[in-house]
Formats: sequence, C-alpha cells, structure tokens
Amino acid sequence: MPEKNEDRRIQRTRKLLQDALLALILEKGYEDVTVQDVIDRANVGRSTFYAHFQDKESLFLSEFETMRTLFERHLLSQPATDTSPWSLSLVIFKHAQDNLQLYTALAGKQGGSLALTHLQTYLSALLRTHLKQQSTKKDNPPVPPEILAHYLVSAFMSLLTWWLDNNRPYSAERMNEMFRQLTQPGVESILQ
Amino acid sequence: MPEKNEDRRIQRTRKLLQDALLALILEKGYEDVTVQDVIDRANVGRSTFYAHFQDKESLFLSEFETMRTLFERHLLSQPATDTSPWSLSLVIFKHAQDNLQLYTALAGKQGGSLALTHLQTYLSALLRTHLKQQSTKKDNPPVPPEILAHYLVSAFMSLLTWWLDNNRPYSAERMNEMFRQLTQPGVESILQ
DNA sequence: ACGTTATCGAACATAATGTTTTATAACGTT
DNA sequence: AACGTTATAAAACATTATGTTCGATAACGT
Repeated sequence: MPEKNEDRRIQRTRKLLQDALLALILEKGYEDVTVQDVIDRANVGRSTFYAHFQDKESLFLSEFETMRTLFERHLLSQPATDTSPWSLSLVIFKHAQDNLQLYTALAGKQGGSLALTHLQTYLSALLRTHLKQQSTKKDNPPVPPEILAHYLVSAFMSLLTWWLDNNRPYSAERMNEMFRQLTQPGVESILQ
Repeated sequence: MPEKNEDRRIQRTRKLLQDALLALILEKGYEDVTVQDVIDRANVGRSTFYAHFQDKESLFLSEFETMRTLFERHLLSQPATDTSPWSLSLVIFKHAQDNLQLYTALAGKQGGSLALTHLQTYLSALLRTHLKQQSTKKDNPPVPPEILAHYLVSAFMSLLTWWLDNNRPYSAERMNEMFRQLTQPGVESILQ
C-alpha cells in the first residue's frame, strides 16, 4: 500500500485553478468571476474544485499566500541594508515589478478589497518587526504608534496600487523616492 | 386628473429602505446583507424594493449620495477660513462626528470597499478644486500632482477609517492635528 | 367620494453555489 | 507490466438569492 502517494496531479490542478483565477481577475475583476468561470478556464471538474478549495475566496487567499511566500523568500535573499520603512518599501516595489501579474491581480483595482485588507494587516506586522529596534524616543508622541503604522502602510499602499493601476510610468526606485519624500519628513518630525 | 401627485409614501418607503440597510450594515457588514434582509427589516414588499432601486448596490449608493449632499450643505455653511487641505479635512472629521452612524456604515470596515472607492474619487476632485488657486510653484515637481492628490486623500481616509473603526478615542480636532503633522511637512517640501 | 398609483404578496424564471455519486483515468508501488 | 489506490470528471441534485410579473388592496391627492 503506497503510503506517500504524492500525486503530481494535485499540485498541477491547484496551479491550474490559481492561474485561471489570476487571468480572470485581470479580465473582469474579482467580483465578477464565478466558480464556473474558473473551472471552465482551468478545464477542471466542479467537484474537483471543491475538493481543493472551500470556495472562491479560499482560492483567492491561496494566491495571496503564494505572493507572501515569494516575497519573504525574496526579502531574506536581499542584503540587509537598514531597517527603515523606506528600504523595506523599496524591496516591495521591486518585488512587485518582478511579479507584475500576480501583484496587479491581487492589489490592483481589479483585485477587490480582500487582498488589500490582508496586505494592510501583513505589512503592518512587518513594519512593526522592522521598527522594533528604534524604540520610541519620545515618551508621549503626538501621534500614537498604532496610528503612525496604519498611516504609513496606507500611504505606501496608495502609491503601490496607483502604480500598478496606471501601467507603472515610473521606475520602482522613483516611486520609492516619492514615497520617501512624502512621508519621511512627517514621520521623523514625530519620532524626533 | 392629478398631475403632480407627490405621494409622501414614496419618500417614506425610500427612507425605510435606506435606514434598514444602514442598520443591517452595522450589524453584519454590507457583503452579508441580502435584499431579503433589507425588505424584511423595512417591512416593504419585494416588488416595491425593485420599484425604487435597481439592486442592493443602488440603494447603497443612494446612501452615499445622502452623505455627500449633507456634507456639501455643511461645507457651504462653514465660514471659509483657508483653502488648505488640512482645513478641509477638519471639516470632514467634524461632519463625520455629527453623522456618526452614516459615516461608520459607509466608510467603516463594515461598509465594504464600494463607498471607499467613491469617497476616494469624490475627495480627490474636491481637493483639486480646493487647491486650484495655489498653482504649482515648481515647474518639475519631484512628485506629480496626480500622485500627490492620491496620496493625500488616501492618507486622510486611512486616519478617518481608523478613527471610525476604533470608537474614536480622540477628538476630531486631535485627529486632524495628527493628519497635519504626518502629511504637511512632506507635502510642503514638495510644493516648496 | 373619486380616480390614481404606490404597495403588497405570491408566483415565477434564472443563475450561482455547494454536495453527492459513479465511472474513469492517472498515479505510485511492487 | 500489473496492481491497488486515489484524484478527477460529469451529471444530478438541493439550496439560496436575485430580479420580474401580475392582480388585489390600500393610501394618496383632488
């Protein structure tokens, strides 16, 4: 009896479904894509879909996990320069440029708000660990850290999504410079 | 034959439906509210609903229009201080405080992304007209005006939604001060 | 009191979801 | 190469929500 039957079909079908959803999102937007659309595009049976994923949202979130895994591998392979938010943001801008279709489908205007919500949560956590060294210099900062993080992540995501939705007329480096110029003065005036 | 039969039932039914949706959004979130939920709560017949609104989204957008109308009336009644983005943002923070339930249902986390998208578009336009006096001092600004506006509106909305979703632990004035401290240095460094 | 019309309620068609079942085909193992 | 195992396909099905239609009723303005 085969105990470890690592059927390659499983991986293949998973990827077929993920790729189909990705393409369909770019075509008609996440909201308008039905499960029927996905299985037709992927040439996968209905029951097979539900053997892999609970629903459309589960499939979508598996794409998000793919992006997250790819990104974390990329982040670890980067030479650690400093821990400032603006070196982190540059890494993300560049990673988005290297995985354009995935990022556009997830974080672009076609992707709906689901991934954006998760991205916000994920980046907030990432920012916190990145900033844990530089503890608050001020005892009573004029802007509480929670709001500061929320603001900084939102500001970053606004540039990222604008960039993805407007065919990236500027380089990743240029976008990151804009982000720095907009946010660094205010943030540093608060952190001293 | 009555030519101008301004039936008060029409206005009343409209409001019943709007109020029902508003309450239901706060209870279970926009996505989870069905048309059936709305008409049950409002005690309105199914066919009557569709005589008033095309679908759930139309009803929701009519709420957004209500907010917009209320806000513009409020804006005109304000003594015109200056045209800076941060005096405009203060007006919005205060108006949100005065119309808490409406703003929370539309712009809060329960409201979905629909209203947020419209709000972003609306505020961007509003910001442009507010800023039309102060033309760009620099010929070639490091950050194009389009991105600047997008950033500023996103940053503002991030504070507004955070505020609404966290039971407003600070006053409207305090929130606006935070917004100013975070964004003004960066924006002015760009506009000279 | 009258004609008008908004509303109700029920019935209906449609479309998408998620489940179940059976036969088939692809897989890893021996 | 033949085996047992298991992922898959396809069809049938129940369920749920949407949006439409129609006739009777009640509320409205005149």
